[in-house]
Amino acid sequence: MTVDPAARVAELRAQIAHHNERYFAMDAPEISDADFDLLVRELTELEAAHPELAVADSPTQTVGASATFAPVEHEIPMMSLDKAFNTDEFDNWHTRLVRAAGEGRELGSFVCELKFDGLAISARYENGTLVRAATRGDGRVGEDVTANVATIANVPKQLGSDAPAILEVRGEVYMPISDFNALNDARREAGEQLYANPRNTAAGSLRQKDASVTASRNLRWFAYQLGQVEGAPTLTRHSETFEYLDSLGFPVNDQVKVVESADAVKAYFADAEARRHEFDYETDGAVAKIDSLAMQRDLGVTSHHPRWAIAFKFQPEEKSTKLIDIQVSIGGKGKATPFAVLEPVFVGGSTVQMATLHNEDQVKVKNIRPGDTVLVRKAGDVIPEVLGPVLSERAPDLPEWTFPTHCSCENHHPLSRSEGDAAHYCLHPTCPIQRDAWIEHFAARAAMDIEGFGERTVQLFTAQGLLSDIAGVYELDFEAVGQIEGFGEISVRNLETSIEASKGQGLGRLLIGLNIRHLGNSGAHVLAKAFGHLDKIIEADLETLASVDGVGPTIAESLRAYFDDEINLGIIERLRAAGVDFNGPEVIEVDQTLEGLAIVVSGGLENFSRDSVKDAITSRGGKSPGSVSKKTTALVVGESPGASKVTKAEELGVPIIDEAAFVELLETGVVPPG
DNA sequence: ACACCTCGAGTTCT
DNA sequence: CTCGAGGTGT
Repeated sequence: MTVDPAARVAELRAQIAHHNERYFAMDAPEISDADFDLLVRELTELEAAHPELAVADSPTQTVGASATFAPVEHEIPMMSLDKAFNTDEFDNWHTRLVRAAGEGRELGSFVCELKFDGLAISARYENGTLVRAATRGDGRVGEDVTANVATIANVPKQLGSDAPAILEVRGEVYMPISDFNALNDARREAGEQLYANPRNTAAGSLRQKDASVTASRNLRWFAYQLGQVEGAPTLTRHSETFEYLDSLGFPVNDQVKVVESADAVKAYFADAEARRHEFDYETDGAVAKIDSLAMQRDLGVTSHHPRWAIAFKFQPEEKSTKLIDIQVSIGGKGKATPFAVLEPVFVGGSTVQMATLHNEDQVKVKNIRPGDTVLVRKAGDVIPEVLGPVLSERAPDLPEWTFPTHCSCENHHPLSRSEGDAAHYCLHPTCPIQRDAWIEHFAARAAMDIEGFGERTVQLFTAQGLLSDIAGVYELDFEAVGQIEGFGEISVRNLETSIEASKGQGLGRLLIGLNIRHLGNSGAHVLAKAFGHLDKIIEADLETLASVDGVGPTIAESLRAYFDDEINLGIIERLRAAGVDFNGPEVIEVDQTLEGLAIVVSGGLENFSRDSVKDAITSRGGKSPGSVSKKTTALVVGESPGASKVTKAEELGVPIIDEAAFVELLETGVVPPG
C-alpha cells in the first residue's frame, strides 16, 4: 500500500484532536477507547518511523494523560475522604471516632465545609513564590500543571514578605456556573458543540498543553487544606488554617463553619444540601473534619482515608425530562431489551439520554409511555434510571407503549416471549444485529480479548462482507481491511497481531466467546478446568455435564443443544483449523488455603488486576463471588470500592480488610484480626 | 417447595 | 447497577 505518510499523519492528528475534544471537553465520545487508542498508536508509530514529521504540539504529546505533564510526587499524599451516603453512616463514623478517641476524651469541635465538584490541586510555594502546582493524580503522584494553574486569576503567584519557607496549599479548581453558562451561550451562538458540565470543562481547560487556553477560561479555586509546611506559625486547629490562608491572600470559601456537636454537623449537611443550587459553583456533598489538629494526629489515617474527616454525599439528584421514545436493543443471544430514549438531561454529574428499562413488565410496572415527562436519576451514582412518569403532565390521550413484534434489523425477524419468560427474544439465527453482537462478544475482554476489535470495527467489517461469524475473525483478508478508510498499514498490522495472540487464550475464554446460552464467565471457567479440552465437552452427555459443580440441568441442556448444532460444530472446526487453543488451564499446584471460603473484592488493588485477584482466590480453592452475602468470609477493599458492598458487609458483620491483610489471608487462610 | 446465593446479560458514561 | 433466573442446600 502506498500512502503518503505525511498525509496520513496530518489526517490522524485531525481525527485525534477531534475525538479528544469530544471525549474530554464535550463529554460525548463518538468512538470507543480501544478504537481511539488505535489511532493514537498508529500516529505514534508513524512519528517514530518518520522523525521529520514529529512536531512538539502533536496529539501524541498531549493525549493519554501522562504524556503531557511531568509526574509530581506529593510529599504528603493527597488522600481521598471516607464517604457517608446517609446520616446513619455518618453516625457510625462518629461512634467509631468517639471510641477511638478513648475514655473521657472529647472529640471537640468540627469544621464543616462544602465539597466542591472540581479538580483537587496542590500548589507549592517556596519563600513566597509559587514554584509548582500538581493535580491529585492517584493521591501519591500527580501531574505538573504549574504553567496552567499560574494563569488562574485568584491563585497567588507571589505571597507577602511574611510567607513561610515552604508552604503547600491544597484546594479545588472549578469553573463558576455563570462562566460555564456564558461560555456555552457563546458556543451555541457560534453553532459549536456545547460543553457538558462545569467540572469536565474546568478539567479540560486546565489540562491544556498551551496554558494560554487555560488563561482564556475563567477558572477559580478555593484553598482548603495545608500540605507540607516549614517556617510557618504553629497552628492548633484546622479552622485556623482558613484564617491563615486568608491572611496570606488565598481565596477561602465563605460557607465554612465551626460547630460543636454531631447534631450540628448533620444540620449543616441538611442545610448545605437544601441550598446547593444557590452557589455559583457545583458541590457534590459536604465535609466534616475534626477541628483539633492534635486529635487529628491521634486518630491517624487508614490506608485510604484520614479517620478524622468524612464526606457526606448529597442525595442523587432527580430531574424530569421528556421520554422521547422506547426502543429495543438486540443482544448477542437474541435478547430484546427495551430502553428509554430521553431528551438529554444533566443529572448527577453527566448528561443522560438513555436508560435501560430491562423488559416489557418493567415498562408496565413503571407505567411510562413515550411522550411522558419522566423522573430520572443515577442509581448508585452511575447508572441512569427512569423512576416513573409525572402523571400530572401526561396528555389525556397518550397511548400506551406496546412491545414491538419484530426485530429492528433489516429482515424484521419476529420477536417472541415464551410463557414464564420475562424477556423477548429474536430467535432467528441469521439476524445481523445478533451476529454483530456475537462477534463483539467474542472479541471482548472477558472472552478472546482482541484489542482494537470493538463495536465499530465489527460493524465495519460485517457491513463490508469481510466477516460473517466468529471463525471469520481468523480468516480475515487483511489486504481488504487495508483498503478500508481509517485502516492504515500500522493499524492493520496491530490488528493482525492481537488476533493472532487471541488464539492462545485457552478454553475458558473460548467457551465464553462461543456464546452459549446460560454460560458465562464463571461456568465457562469451571467447565474448562473440569474437562481440560473442548472435545471432551463436546462428547460429554447430559449427566456428565450436569455433574460438574455449578452446572445444573439447564446449563447442561444448553451445552448439549449447542454442540448438537451442525452450524456451531462447523464454526468450531474452522476455529480448530485456524489454530485456536482448545486446551483448558494447566492445573498449577498451589496450597489450597482458601478451601470453602468466599472472598469478595471491591475497588482496585495495587498488586493485582481484576482477573489476577480472582485467579489468586480460585487457584487456592476459594470462591470469588461478585456480591457480599452472609456466607462471605471477607470483603477486600482497594481504591474506590463500591459503597453498596461496603454497606452490606457492615450490615452483615463481614470483616472488611485491606490489600495487605488480603495477601496474608491468601497465605494463611485466616482473616487477620483488626 | 422454598430460600438464598450466585451468575449472566444488558447498560451508562468517563 | 438492576432484573431475572439457574444452582444448591434444607
